[in-house]
Amino acid sequence: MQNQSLQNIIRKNEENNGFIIVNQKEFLEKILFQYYKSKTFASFRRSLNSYGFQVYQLQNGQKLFINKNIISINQNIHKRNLNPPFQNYYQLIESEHQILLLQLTQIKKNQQLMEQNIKRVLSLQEEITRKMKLTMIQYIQGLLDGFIKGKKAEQFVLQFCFSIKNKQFSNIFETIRKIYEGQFQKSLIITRYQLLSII
Amino acid sequence: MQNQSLQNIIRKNEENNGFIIVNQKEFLEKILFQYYKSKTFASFRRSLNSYGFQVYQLQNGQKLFINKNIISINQNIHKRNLNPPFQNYYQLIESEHQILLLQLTQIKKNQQLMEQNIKRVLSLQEEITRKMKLTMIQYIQGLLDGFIKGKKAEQFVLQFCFSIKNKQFSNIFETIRKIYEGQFQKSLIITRYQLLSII
DNA sequence: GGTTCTAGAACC
DNA sequence: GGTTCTAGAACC
Repeated sequence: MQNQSLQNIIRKNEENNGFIIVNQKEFLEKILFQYYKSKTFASFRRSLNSYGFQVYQLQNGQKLFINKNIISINQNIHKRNLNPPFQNYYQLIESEHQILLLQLTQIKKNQQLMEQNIKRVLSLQEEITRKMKLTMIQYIQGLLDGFIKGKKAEQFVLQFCFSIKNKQFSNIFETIRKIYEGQFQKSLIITRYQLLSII
Repeated sequence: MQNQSLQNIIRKNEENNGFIIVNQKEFLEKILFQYYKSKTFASFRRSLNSYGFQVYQLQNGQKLFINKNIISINQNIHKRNLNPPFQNYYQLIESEHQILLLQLTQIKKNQQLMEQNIKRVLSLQEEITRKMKLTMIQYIQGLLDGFIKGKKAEQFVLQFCFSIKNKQFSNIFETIRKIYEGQFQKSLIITRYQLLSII
């Protein structure tokens, strides 16, 4: 390219980051044939392309090769890092996709198991609530039958009822509150039937 | 291709599903230039390629174009369906990826909600357990203080304890079982302290 | 549907 | 790292 006699075949562009092939026919015969093994322009172009050169057709039919990544055509130009083969990339994406899908499936299964467990816990809690109600009924029955007696026993029933703190029982609490307003026996019978009705 | 005078430039192959360019230079000058707009062999090859032709180099340097999808070179040959552009495919994968990510995000949210619910259930259950223990202590205290009396009351304690069905209480059940083996007052005191120690 | 540049893939 | 075929993409 330094050779002045070749200036009408090939010469640098003004930006000094490429070159113009002035006479492609002569270039093929006199330069490509002598300096490269390549016989075809396509092969020459593929090589330049793999070093980062782009080809532009000038209006006079001449071809301009420019490498936008270099500052000077005289510097060492390295072959561009090729993209990983498409198939590999595709398989990578595909396998990532598969991993995501597997994870999703696993998570969905886990969620189903968790929901089942929550349902079990809820039904257990319902069972416990039911049994506590039964216990309360039995206790009230004990008061009615007279084998549980005295002011302390009444206080205990009240405490017991409030300790359960269940919205479902609020009307029963209200009834039991009346125990301290004198209607002890009557209130107990009402409470017992209320409890039986909501079990 | 029917023209006999062109047989030394281009001719059909024996299988009749392609053709051989015998003299590429003459082919370019005499045929490509006259019948096609194309000036370059590359363009001609690209066109043939998009119709399904593959190129083979013969040992004598001649080029053999074969279309393995056709039976005869004389039939109508249709342009191959192009693959959907890579970018479209990439975007498809990307959007599927986005859908997966959205699903993951949704599932994570669901799991957080579920965990919150489980924590709520657990704390409720702890509360219930604590209150049941307190109730049991009060009941036992009642037995000790004498305001709860008789065989029925004892039976009730046992029933109450078993109705709770909690592994944590199993040693307490065992203690209470002893109530029916004569050591009534002593067992009740032990049970009360056991209950207090695990609250 | 042809043209051209570009880059992947396989081969050497 | 060059060579060659192939096909994507953009443009006409």
